[in-house]
Amino acid sequence: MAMDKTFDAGRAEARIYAEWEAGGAFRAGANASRPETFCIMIPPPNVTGSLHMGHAFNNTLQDILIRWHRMRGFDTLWQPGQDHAGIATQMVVERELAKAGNRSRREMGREKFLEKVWEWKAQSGGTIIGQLKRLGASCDWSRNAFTMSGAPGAPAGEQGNFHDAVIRVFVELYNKGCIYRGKRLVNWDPHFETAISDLEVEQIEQDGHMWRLRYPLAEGATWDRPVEWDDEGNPTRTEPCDYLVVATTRPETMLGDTGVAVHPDDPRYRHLIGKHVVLPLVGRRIPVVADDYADPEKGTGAVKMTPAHDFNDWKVGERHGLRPVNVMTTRAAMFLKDNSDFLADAQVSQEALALDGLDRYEARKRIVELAGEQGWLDGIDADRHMVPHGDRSKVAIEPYLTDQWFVDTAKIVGPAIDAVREGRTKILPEQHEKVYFHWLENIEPWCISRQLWWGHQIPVWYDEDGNHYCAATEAEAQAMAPGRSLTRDPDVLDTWFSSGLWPIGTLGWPENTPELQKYFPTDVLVTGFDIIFFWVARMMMMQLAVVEREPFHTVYVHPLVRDEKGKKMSKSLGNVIDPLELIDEYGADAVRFTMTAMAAMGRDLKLSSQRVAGYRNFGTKLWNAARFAEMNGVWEGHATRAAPPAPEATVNRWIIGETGRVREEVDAALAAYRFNDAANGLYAFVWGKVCDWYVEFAKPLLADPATAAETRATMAWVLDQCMILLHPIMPFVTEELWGLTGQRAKGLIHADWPDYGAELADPGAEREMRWVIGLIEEIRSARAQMRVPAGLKLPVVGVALDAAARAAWAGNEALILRLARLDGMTEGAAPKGAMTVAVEGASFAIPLEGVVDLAAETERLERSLAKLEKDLGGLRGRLSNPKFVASAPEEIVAETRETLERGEAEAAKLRGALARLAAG
RNA sequence: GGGCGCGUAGCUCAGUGGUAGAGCACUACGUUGACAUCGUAGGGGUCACAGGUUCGAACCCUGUCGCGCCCACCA
Repeated sequence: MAMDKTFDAGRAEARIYAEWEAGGAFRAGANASRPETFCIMIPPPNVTGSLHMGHAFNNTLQDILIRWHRMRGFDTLWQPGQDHAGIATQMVVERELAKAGNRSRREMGREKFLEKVWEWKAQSGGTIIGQLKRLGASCDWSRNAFTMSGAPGAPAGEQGNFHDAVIRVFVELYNKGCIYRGKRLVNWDPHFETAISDLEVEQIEQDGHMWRLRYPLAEGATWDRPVEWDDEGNPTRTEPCDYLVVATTRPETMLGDTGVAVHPDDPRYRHLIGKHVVLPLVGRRIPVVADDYADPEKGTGAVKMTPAHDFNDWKVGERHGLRPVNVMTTRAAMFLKDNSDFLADAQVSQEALALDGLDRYEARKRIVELAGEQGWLDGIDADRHMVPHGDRSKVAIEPYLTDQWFVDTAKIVGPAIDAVREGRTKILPEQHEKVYFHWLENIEPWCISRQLWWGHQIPVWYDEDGNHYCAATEAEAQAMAPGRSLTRDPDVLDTWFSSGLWPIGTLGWPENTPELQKYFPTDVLVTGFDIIFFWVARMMMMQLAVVEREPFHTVYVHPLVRDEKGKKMSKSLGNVIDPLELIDEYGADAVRFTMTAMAAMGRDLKLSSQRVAGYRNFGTKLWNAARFAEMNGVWEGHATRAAPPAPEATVNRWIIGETGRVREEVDAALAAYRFNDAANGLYAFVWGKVCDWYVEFAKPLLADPATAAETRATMAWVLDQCMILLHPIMPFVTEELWGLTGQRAKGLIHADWPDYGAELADPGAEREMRWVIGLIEEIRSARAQMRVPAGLKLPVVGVALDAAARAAWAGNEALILRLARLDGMTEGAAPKGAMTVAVEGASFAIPLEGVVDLAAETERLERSLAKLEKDLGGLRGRLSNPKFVASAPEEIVAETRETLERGEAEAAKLRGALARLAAG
């Protein structure tokens, strides 16, 4: 076996992954004999989705937790799957169909269209699975779930029956009175022609206009309208006015106005309360009502009320008995001709208005035109304001009055709040708990019906009289309504209603499956903050409502991956970094390690490819350490061993202790979800300790027959530990090395996670190594400062060594000579023209006369001395402060004292060296 | 309007009371048999600003400035 110079990630990753899969490494139950279980539910990506950075990050963290627990012997399940993503998928498939020149969804009909969606799913729904595999995600793919599995029309091969669980929950919640049907104002998406929930609305700031309209006062009423103002905007002159002025950004809604609101204390209008205005065009007499909602500061202080097309107006309307009058159809066009609500009041002929059937924006123009012509347009102001948009369709949504199904969230929210408040479920970082509480404590009813086709059809049937029957099947519904002719509600459920059941649904509920018993409640949910409301809160509410248990004990909310400049990655900005391209270029391990190292809790991470390159080099570094070992016969006859060897050489004892330390560090970091600490700790250990020092120290030891064998054993063990500890973060390169470097009973993915710790530390060895490393660093530093040619070996004179220093030197002479590039030591007085370096309990003089520029060195020493003196001054000041000595913890005081003593000794040596240099 | 977070080296960021850290970038030297995807050494920071608490503050409190995000807001 001869190892290649580097790890060829591009070639090896697919092979390694295939081996894991073929060996059933990801299967739940692989550790079935163990009592502890560990389960993570993947946040199911949209079946339309492809892997973006957010997924890559999110799934890397999950995979780390999963691999870590698997190696620790937990019976581990990482449940994968995809979400059917109602609107998103319907949109994608419609677009695809249009591209292929097919008939539209409507022409095609529901059944045929759904067939097409399933076809599409079969064809390209697995894309993201392949991409997750490239990342190294060790999900149990044999259990892959889908939120629409088992739905009518699902192809035979589709495993699972998520549909039944969803329907069953709907029926249960309905029967408990937690789901109801109601005619309410909803966010209507005119593009998809469906209701959407509050959460699916996003506010976008847009330039627009504010139109001021005049509504004539009835009963001969007037008010004093200001016509002149002073510099501060206070009115200086008023004139009696026989109309009210209302301002609106949507003038077309005026046809549905059924009131005008003013503030009860507004002196301008107080006398008008209870009087009426006559709505232009329609002639409807509508009341002036007093309501705190009307803000005297805004607009004209009088605000038109359109309860059927505005959420605030709806509330005001309820308080004052203002009737909602719908003036738009589902397509957001005017419909007046057949609108009985509207016709009841209309006193103008529809033809004269010429509004019927107009799109809302056309209608807006027409209304403004009419207002101008008829003299009730008071003015137009430019206005920039927020306009609600459908988050998928990107069109302005229209509040619209329809019959919809709602979850009465107020009834099921309590346990979800309590679970977090009482710590049964923890949200990390904690700051997110506040947001969670705030949302849940102010929760609104959840509109769950969607006028779409792709989704779980609502299990409700209507009879001829409009009575409804909720049941799991049509037969059951029919049994509830004997002899009546039933039609099923055509609407489907909000996608999030089904994904809200992801934890129990994927585990086979309502059957009490072994998986459900074993893995539920699951352990940790790893997710981004953007779906805390959409998904996390709903899972909490729904699991608690249905099975009365929290779905997970921890929610780890990870930060957002942004681009190098800190901008959110988005297609429209064109700043999207494709994780697959990064994987192609640097390998999955490098991408994973980068994200892990940057995953500090609660802070967004800015990703740059340069950083990824750096961590790719880290993998190479480990690879080369193993390669060095191979060249030195370290792996010959090596077999996995759990316990560390018991070597005699200081260096070997030292590195074993360091390994124990890093293992504890990694475990503590992962247990606290401090992924970055785990990654950075390992990086510092592998590169900074093992490669920089241990491998270098090992070179002379391997050459010496007295220490070669134990050094080979130690190095093999230490490198094994590096592979094991790094495996959760860098699974591919470590697995490859594992296979190349010894007799292995099982793959690294199954290797036993170590449980040694600080007890491996050997204080004597550590002290000695600290001394040796300190000395070498001092000498190197001095050599570099003095520009001693790197190839030139120098002698060194030990000056006044104490016994410990002499012993440390004697025990490590070969190491020191080699790494400090010295050619031998004598003891005695420092010669003239020598530079002195100080380490604990010893000082060494390096004769430099004739070798280098002594004047420059003098300068350096003086600088060091000055800096040292400054630091020492601070320390002396602190120690001479009685309050510090009295109130600081003892160990801090002791530490300060030691630091001062060491510093003073060093300063003395520097002074000595300076004196000698001056003499020379 | 309400809430949350951030401001530390040129850049990206760690660091939750005890003399400021990493990676990258930069400078100098170096191909010494694991690694140039490398090694050694070095320069570089009044921790946004102002107050306060404390023996001691990057860290805790108050305020100011700057940046980001979430929620609400279609008069």
